[in-house]
Amino acid sequence: MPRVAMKTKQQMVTEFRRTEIIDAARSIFARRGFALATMDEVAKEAGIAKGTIYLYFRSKTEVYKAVLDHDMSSLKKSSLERIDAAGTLRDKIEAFILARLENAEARKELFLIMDSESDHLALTRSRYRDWLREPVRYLAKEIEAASQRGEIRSVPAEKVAWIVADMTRGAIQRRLLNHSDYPVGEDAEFITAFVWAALTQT
Amino acid sequence: MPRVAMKTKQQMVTEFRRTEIIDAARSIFARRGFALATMDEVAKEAGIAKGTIYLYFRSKTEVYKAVLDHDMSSLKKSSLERIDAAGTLRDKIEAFILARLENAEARKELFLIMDSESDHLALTRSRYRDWLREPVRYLAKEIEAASQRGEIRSVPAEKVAWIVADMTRGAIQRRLLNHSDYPVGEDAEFITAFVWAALTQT
Amino acid sequence: MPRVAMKTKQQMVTEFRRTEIIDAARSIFARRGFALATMDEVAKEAGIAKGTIYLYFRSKTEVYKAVLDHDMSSLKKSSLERIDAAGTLRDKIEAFILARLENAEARKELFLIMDSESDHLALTRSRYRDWLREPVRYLAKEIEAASQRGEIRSVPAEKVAWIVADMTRGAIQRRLLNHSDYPVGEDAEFITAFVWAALTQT
Amino acid sequence: MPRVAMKTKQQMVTEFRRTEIIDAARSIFARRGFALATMDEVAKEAGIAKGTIYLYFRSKTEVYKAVLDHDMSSLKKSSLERIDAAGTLRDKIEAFILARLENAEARKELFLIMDSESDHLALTRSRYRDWLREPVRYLAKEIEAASQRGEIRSVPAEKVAWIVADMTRGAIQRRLLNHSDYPVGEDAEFITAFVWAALTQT
DNA sequence: TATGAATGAGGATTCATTCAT
DNA sequence: GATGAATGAATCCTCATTCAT
Repeated sequence: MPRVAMKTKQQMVTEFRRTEIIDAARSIFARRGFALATMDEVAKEAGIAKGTIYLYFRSKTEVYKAVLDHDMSSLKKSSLERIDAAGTLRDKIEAFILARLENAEARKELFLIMDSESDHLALTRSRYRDWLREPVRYLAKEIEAASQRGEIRSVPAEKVAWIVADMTRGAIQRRLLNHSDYPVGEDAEFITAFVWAALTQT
Repeated sequence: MPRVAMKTKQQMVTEFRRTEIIDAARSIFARRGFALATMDEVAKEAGIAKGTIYLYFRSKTEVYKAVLDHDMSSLKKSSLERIDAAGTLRDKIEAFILARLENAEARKELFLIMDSESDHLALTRSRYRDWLREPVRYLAKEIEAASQRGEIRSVPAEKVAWIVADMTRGAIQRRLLNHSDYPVGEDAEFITAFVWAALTQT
Repeated sequence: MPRVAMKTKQQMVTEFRRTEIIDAARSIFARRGFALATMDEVAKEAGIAKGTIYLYFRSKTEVYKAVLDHDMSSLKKSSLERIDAAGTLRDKIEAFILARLENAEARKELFLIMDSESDHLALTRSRYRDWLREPVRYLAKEIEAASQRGEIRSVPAEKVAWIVADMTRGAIQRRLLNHSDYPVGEDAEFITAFVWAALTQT
Repeated sequence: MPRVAMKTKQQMVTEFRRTEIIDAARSIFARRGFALATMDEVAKEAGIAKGTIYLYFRSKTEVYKAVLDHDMSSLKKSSLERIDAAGTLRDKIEAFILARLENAEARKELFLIMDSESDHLALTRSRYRDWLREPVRYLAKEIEAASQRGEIRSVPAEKVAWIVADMTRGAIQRRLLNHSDYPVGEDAEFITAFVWAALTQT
């Protein structure tokens, strides 16, 4: 019997509670920031007692980390999958951008957190970068490969990949800030075209 | 004697103290974030008593605003001047990027703050954007003009200007995060070249 | 079973804690006055932690109000009952005086507070007068009635009732100030006789 | 040359400053209470610098005492003089009452202080009583004398004198509280008549 | 003498964490 | 496990007092 995939009922319940708390915490942290968010608020939002949180997390900071890791993990996964699924480099670039834009739309709250937090800036920033690094490097590899194949001009692939990430981030921020509601596809298409132009310039 | 330019000794001292406090506060806020920074720390850093801060600022938040405004004001000024001083559009773009990169190098602390802060996220973000908006728009005008003159292809100038700002911001962050110490000119040149390639693509 | 009279254990505990805090606060406020009393002192006197007070009262001022209202409420009640229980007007007057004198003896602390407080003077004074007004008016009605019945000469009843209250207050103060320990009945009898002489003067 | 009456210019100036400060302090203490009044406010009201106050008074409490003593001293003096000047006992009683009522009208501020102050309750109360005691005893002596002469019935003179003081105090308080502006003579006459009735009751 | 900038002790209030039920 | 009452450390801000000018 595969031990790995098995979960006791106990573990199921535990995981469920953790997810409930993470969801509540994300919402509160996004609204008030780490320092101003209170455990009382998180507990209320989760519909449980304050003490219960401490049965599942050691501290407020642990909850915070869990929120970041939980969300970044799925973002990373979807980014990699979508890049992989796309055929051409141009499509892969657009896929990377779209994955992040759509994710940001779906989880505005998370992005409000990620962009922020100074107290826990070092923490946030480093975790954020850690999770982002892999998709960026994956995209960089594809850029490098296309460069080798002569589809685009020769460029420092990783630098370019980070640039794409930077532009995407800016677009996300402006969308959040201006409460924009036009399709994310427009932003993705614009960035992709811009990058593509730079990459194929002769 | 020009009355306007005159400052009483009193005003000089006051301004000096305010600057001292702002410098100390910038350092502490960057290190600990707004919420975790304490007035005691700021006072200690400034080498004065806690109560003295309150002779010059109404509250912790006022000190924070003063730090942002003080620094952003000079950044904005230098950005506009350097864009203006540059001759060609390519140089203007590079000037804009360099102004921000060099400023960030000189004031790493400020940038640690600006990128952050969730509690005061709304405050920080809006002030930051307010100050940034003007240089970006100024650059956008130059892009638009060059586009009209046929020096570059037709592009949505403001979007492009924001993209340049986004890439610069990313470069600054990576420099801070990786403790990079190669010349800022390299980053500026790379971004400029990338953008220029996109703008002159045929 | 009468639902109204039922109290959950929860409510019982809460009420008990509130009373504990009110008792401690009365003692501290009387000793040091509102402004100089500290929450630390109150907590220590109540044998609980400072933070606990804030579970039961929103602020120092709320605690203060609670002390006044709690005590004045019972004083008012006993005053009205005793006036009512007495048969003749002379006895009613004496009952009113006695009620207040005895209450003051039993709660010297409260009277030290009530006589005082300037910061919160407006608050104290108005609450004090509010609670006192009703018994005084009740006594005034009895005086008016006796006047109508010809038992006493015609007088402005409410003015006289307030005078009785003033004399009682003075007596209470002198008792507290001089640490007098002769029976309150003597003071009550003297004031009653004095007033009665004035009311029945021919 | 009478040494006693001589004052150097120095002493004149000092006394003048002290009076200025006392006047300012009375106003502030009455408005805000001892604890909430700040030395800054007093200094501003007096039109001098904060530090200057400390050249004339050792501490905030000393200023407070000076206000009480200054005012009570003159009240005491005028009370004694007016009782003395009146011819009959009835007039002397009325004179005592009027002196206090008129003084209270003229110095509402002082009375707001005197009635109050818990922090410094012991202080206020004892000083107040000290100053009041002498006029009361002076009145008591006149009552005693009239009693001996058979003008009034036999009464414990000092108790009665205190009762008169109590009634007067109550009247003053109600005047302040209700912002009454009818002539003080009415209150004085009513109290006097009431007392007189009690004293001449057969 | 007069000033008012500087000081720092002091206090109300909040909230992460604990623990008895 | 779940609860939430209790705790007390931590922090912003005020203001009496001092002292250099």
